[in-house]
Amino acid sequence: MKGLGELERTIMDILWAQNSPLTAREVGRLIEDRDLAPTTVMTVLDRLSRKGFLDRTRDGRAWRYQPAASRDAYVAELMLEALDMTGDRDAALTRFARAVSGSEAEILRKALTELEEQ
Amino acid sequence: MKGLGELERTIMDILWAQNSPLTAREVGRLIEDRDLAPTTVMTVLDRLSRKGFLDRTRDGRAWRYQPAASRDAYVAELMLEALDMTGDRDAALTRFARAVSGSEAEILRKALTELEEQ
DNA sequence: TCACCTCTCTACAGCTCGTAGTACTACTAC
DNA sequence: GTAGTAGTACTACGAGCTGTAGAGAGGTGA
Repeated sequence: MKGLGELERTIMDILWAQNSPLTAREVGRLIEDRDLAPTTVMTVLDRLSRKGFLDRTRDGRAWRYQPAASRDAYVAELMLEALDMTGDRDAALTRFARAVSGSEAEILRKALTELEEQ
Repeated sequence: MKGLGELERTIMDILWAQNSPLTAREVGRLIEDRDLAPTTVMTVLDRLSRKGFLDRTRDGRAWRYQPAASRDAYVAELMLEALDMTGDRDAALTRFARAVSGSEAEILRKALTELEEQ
């Protein structure tokens, strides 16, 4: 998996926040601060779908884009990828566990407990 | 934090595997498959220390390089950074917990238990 | 028919990374 | 003391990625 650029991530964030597929125009309208040319948005959407981050379906002449995976899945995959980098996964995991905040440790613990019960 | 290129990571791996600081020449000797010019290695070491991944100290006229942080710390930081990307950390953590293998879940559980006990 | 929307293709500049040459300085062995 | 070696700093260049957008073509509604 590759990382994303800033604009790419802005656009992914918009699409992740939505629960229905959007057209390039709609995405463009939701990017506020920047005044981007419509083709810019289209180009980035196109690149994102080429990279597999977005799926797109026809809607008349336009494409409608939606995330290929949830943000959580993406984040979890990034985390696993980072973990794959190390020779010593245990040490990295231990360190990670120590670094998350208390409430997050709680979440992890819960998820792990549920795992165990299955 | 930024990602690392391929050669950069190869070099970091070499230095992480070492327990004493190395000179550019020594690092170069440890990169086998590729036949790199000495200056190439020096350039990359220089860039890595600029980026904060390496510390360097003088040894005569040469520099000796060593990782600024352990690989585990680096990996854990990457994981936290990924986690920061999401709006819903809990969901991402839960998904992550479900994705790690059984033995790793065990490690995590243990680390979290130790945390709790402190 | 004209204005507009949307698409695809192409382009370009800035940055990062792999790769290395050049020019200079200091040590080492004859 | 001179030639080779090792090391540094500086500079460079091409490839690939990303942000940005224009040009051109083909529909579509007024």
